[in-house]
Amino acid sequence: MRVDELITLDHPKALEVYRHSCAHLLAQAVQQLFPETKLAVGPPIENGFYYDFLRDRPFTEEDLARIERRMKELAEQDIPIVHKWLPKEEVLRYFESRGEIFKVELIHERGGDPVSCYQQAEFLDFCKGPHVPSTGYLKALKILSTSGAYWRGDERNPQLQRIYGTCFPTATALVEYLHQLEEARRRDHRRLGTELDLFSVQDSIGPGLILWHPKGAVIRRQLEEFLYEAHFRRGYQVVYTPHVARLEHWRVSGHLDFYRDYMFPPMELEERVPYQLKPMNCPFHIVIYKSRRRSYRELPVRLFEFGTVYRYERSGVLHGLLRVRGFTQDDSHIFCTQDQIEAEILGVLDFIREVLGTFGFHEYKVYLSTRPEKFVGTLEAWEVATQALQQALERVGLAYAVDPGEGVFYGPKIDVKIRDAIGRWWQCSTVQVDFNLPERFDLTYVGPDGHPHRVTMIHRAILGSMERFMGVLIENFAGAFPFWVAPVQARVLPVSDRHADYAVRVQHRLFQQGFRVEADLRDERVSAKIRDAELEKVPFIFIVGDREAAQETVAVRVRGLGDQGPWPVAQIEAHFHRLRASRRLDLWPPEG
RNA sequence: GCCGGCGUAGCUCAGCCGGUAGAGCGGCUGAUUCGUAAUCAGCAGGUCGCCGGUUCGAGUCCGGCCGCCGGCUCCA
Repeated sequence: MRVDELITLDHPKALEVYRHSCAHLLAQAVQQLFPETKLAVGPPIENGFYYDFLRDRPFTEEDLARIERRMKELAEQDIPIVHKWLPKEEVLRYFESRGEIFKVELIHERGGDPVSCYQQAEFLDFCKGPHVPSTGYLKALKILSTSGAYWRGDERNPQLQRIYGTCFPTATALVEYLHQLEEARRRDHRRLGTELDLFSVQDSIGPGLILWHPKGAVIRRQLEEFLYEAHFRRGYQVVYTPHVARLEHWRVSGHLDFYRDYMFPPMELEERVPYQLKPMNCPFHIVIYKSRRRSYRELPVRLFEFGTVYRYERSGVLHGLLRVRGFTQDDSHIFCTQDQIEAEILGVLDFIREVLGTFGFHEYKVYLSTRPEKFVGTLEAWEVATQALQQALERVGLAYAVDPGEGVFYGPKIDVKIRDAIGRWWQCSTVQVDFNLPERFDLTYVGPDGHPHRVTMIHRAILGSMERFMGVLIENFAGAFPFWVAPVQARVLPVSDRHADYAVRVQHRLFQQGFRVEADLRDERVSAKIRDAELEKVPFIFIVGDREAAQETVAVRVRGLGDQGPWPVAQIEAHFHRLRASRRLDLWPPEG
């Protein structure tokens, strides 16, 4: 965007400009109402904007209400927003005289001479723009929340008061956005977790530690069975490993030096040899690989485990299932030769596509994370490993962005984010190439020449963490799970007591074939039972009365579709078998 | 960890300026035997997150701790 470019409302960047101007409006209002406040920065963000302020007291609810009112008044006054090129000296003197230390710092750092500034009435800000021509353009705006934020995002710097807001060109667009927020709240996995009785987190157990209730455990088991089966088909071997290992092992792996901040403290046993709860599974798979000599003929060796790890996460970052302290990874380590790396990465990328596609996730964002500041190994090894990942991505034609310095300490990685039903992105899969742990643990295979060669490791997880993925699933489906994962797949509702026997017969018939079917024999009206089953998002409701009992049918009610009329139990049974086997996401109709 | 808000029955929440706790849902019991989103009635259920302080008296005020929520920073 050039400053002098004409930007109309249909321009892709229009909303950004609009919100940026709204951030200025916020700052103007704040400085009018609270003149002692100093300005930091105020950019547009994905769904709105924020502005950071330095102030000794935080903003209260009433403050925010006043600020919003003032913003609307200023918008109504339709104050022209004027772009100015001012001499650097003059601008610096201006901000210095006002004690605007952050502005002065910013101008020194990135201001040219003359300096680009924007002015609306008495309010002047250092800014490259562009902006809307006047405050009157800013129609539908709303202050949303406040928070603390560090100057330049560094927690060693002073903490500022951030005010978040959003704005749209029309009131309807704003209302629509607020509805979206409402929709996200409705799908919140923490809320649904309680409502559907899937899991809990309890004070007595500890923050970030998940208890899976029976219904949540059913879902998890379906995922596990699916993944075990899929791994088996792709030549992986399942292993199980302990949750703790001698601390010394973590010293060799480098975790003690490079990952200590994320580990639970070591524990000392009677013989005074310290043990460490595991933050990762790789050091265990490594020793399984190393337990005997390996020939090049058996590579690649692909070890897979639902490995539960524990990481110390700072209390403020915990969030339901999405950020926890104990979680289970669908973790695998592939041990292969250098020549096999590319094929293995391609295989993993294909595997990711298959697994995530099964849940209906087809849109991805891919990131290549490169060497971080603290790392083990040589620069050459990092270079080769990064190349390998990059080549694989280019080979399959996946668009990706580079995330500099975001790799793990032992290697670079590919991260995959998926888009959910309401457009949010979640990090799940990860693929990492590692030349370093094989070195540290002296992992070799015997080549055709009869000599030992260094093996290469690929770390990968597809769902990432069972906890996080299930949180994403809950939100994605809003608790209305596909047939194959639904905790209760069908519920049979007798119309009155005398149909209870038939209801139980239907239930048993399906239950015997491994379907999760319940009969609701409570002394309630049918409509009450329907309501309860609907609220629990049970995919199929079968209502049985005199007509159904006489004809060996059930009156089918499908989640989201309503009454589908009578169907022979035999046909329902066949439909269920097909639904389960195909892991189809829709429920109806039975054909295809 | 940091900033702000919050913590009352299983869940959602009410409780004014301090006077000793309430609703709806859920649970239990009884009546009702009912055809596509809530049948009626009765009953039970709370050391008001924990510890300390102020006060004649604390769910209410103050302090500390624990936890949760929105962010910051960070991540599977």
